[in-house]
Amino acid sequence: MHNSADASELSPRRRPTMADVAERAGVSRTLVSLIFSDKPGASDDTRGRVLRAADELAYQPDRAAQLLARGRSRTLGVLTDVKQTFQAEMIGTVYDAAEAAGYEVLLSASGPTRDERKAIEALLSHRCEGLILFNPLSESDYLRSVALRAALTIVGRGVPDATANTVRSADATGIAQSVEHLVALGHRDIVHIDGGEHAVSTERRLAYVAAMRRHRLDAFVRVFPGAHDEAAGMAAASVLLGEDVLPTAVMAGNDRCALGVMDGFTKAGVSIPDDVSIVGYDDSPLSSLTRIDLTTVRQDSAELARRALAFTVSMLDTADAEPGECVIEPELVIRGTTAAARPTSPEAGAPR
Amino acid sequence: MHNSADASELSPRRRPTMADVAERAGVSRTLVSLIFSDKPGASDDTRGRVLRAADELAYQPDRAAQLLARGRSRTLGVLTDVKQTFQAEMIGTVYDAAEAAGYEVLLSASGPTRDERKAIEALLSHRCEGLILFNPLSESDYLRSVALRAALTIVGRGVPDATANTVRSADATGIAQSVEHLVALGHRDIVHIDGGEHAVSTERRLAYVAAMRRHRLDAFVRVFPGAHDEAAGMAAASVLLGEDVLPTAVMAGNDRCALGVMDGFTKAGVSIPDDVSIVGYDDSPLSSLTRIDLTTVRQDSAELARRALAFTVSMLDTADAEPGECVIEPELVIRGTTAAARPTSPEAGAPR
DNA sequence: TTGTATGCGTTATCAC
DNA sequence: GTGATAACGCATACAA
Repeated sequence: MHNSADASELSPRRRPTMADVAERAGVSRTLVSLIFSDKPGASDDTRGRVLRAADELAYQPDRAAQLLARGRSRTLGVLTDVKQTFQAEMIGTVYDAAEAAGYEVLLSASGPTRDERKAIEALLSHRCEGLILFNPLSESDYLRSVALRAALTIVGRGVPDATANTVRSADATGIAQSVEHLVALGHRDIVHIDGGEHAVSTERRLAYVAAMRRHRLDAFVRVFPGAHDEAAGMAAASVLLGEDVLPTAVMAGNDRCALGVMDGFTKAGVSIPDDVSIVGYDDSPLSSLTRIDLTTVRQDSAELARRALAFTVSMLDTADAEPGECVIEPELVIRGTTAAARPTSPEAGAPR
Repeated sequence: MHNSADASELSPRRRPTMADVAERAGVSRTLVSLIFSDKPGASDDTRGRVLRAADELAYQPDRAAQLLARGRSRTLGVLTDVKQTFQAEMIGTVYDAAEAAGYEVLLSASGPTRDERKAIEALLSHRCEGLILFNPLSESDYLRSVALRAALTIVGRGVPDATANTVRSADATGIAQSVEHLVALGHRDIVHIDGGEHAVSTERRLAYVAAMRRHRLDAFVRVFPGAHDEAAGMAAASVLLGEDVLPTAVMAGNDRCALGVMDGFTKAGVSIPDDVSIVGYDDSPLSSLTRIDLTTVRQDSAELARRALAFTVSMLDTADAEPGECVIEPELVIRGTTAAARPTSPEAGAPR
């Protein structure tokens, strides 16, 4: 602990309270309260006096006290990995939609160094009534317990048996389209780089395997461990480069990973798409740049965000709170990193 | 407003309180409070009972009530534009450092659609004792008033006459290095694309003008309106492409803008760096990718974040709170988008 | 239109 | 060790 004198020493500038405002305006506390919550019961005259007094004191209602006194907080918590640009895009939409619905938004960041659970508990401790979690990787058990404490919406995965809303993009469709596209171009030796422990990764991985099977390419199925960042892609590329024969196509867990793969290959003199085709996932803003020109799967981030917010709010605002589920169809965006498979000799193309 | 029946209807699962825990454990509220704040004065036996009871009820201390009852909140607010990846990187560092210092962090996002002032007030209303603002674009007057209400640290710009800490990178040095580098490569017709209304942009713009003057290139000084995103870069590129003669080099306001410029040029068949050299700012993760390979200025984001947090905390924790200032020297990273200036005929190279 | 009493969940200052 | 009791700043039902 710190020296207890702190409080007084450091805050000679104590926050002004409603009482201060009331005194300065020569009215009662109640009046100030009424006026600040825009309720009838105060004359325009006093209303003006009070607001002026508040302004002069730089008075600001204290959320903590409001929260305590009111039943509801009308606050929504959002868990996000700030470093994932795909999520960052959704945040803006969430803010706008929340404001329209009359809710405040609190952000909490998860990340490699920060415990996700702590981030969620922090949100809860601030009395968030609703929670929107982007790609949470906590175990389902825990998420179920969270669902008991707040209106929960999970973006990017489902949680069995939880009273939670689910919003996600149909990863299986996106992956299937990618495989389809590659197969149509003559590819058979198609490698998938996994996205790590996130639930979306699992889904994409399984979808990849299933799609390969459908095309009778069981023998070529190959999943590489990875993550959703450039470094993982580069690592995977360097391993692949060390092997006898390169695959003809690589499907990365997301765009950032794909960029890493491209980088590793390009550095090694492997030409894309002549030697190897690459497919990403997310259609991040960079994918469309000419220098990148990445074939990838587009998810409608704004729509995902809007639906997530709508679910959360409706669960809070309407009595019959049925948890909703929403799956948005993604779309393959074909660009310059995919082309016809390079010719491979029969044995070279064989699985290892 | 909503139907007032909500509160009871929607929260049959009322949050458990300390009283609930106390009752369940058969002790008084005070005891529970003591135990939860890790203070002496409870036997190990009762401590265990209480903790178990709390666990069974999924009890969680209510921050709002804590905040109200305690003098201090030990909470820091961070204002950030989530879409700027450069800032996103710093967030992680801030969280870690804050935790080490015993502070909680609240995030609030500003952005094109969201009012920065609202975001700051939201932080304040949650009783944040310290505020770290990344590249705020509010007027100085307002920021000065904020400095009166919380320990303020501003990253990216200075605020005259404010009791605020300032942490920034020496943009003038970075820009000067860029100009130096280009001039050494024989460039004279160097255009700068402005970053918009942010303070950093102004600083970079002025630094560009000053550096050009130092090299007696006053006649070539040319500032393009722009912003810190790809679209602005592309727009600038298309305008430049419409003119008679292209400049030999473009210095973008930041990396994202530089990417846009590159994209516009590449699409039009202009070769980089043979026809035009490009320099960015920030050294974002993508700049180092082979396909981009952007010459840019690196800022030590982690260090910036650490200093910002240290300043804020020390202002809060120590009595003699002298606002600090810290300027970190950036470093030009030379990559593949800059090369010797293409030969220009005397009149072609002349300013417009 | 205005003022008064009470409670929200916690901490802190006292007595027991 | 343990247990009452008064704040903290605000909202709200109620009385004036």
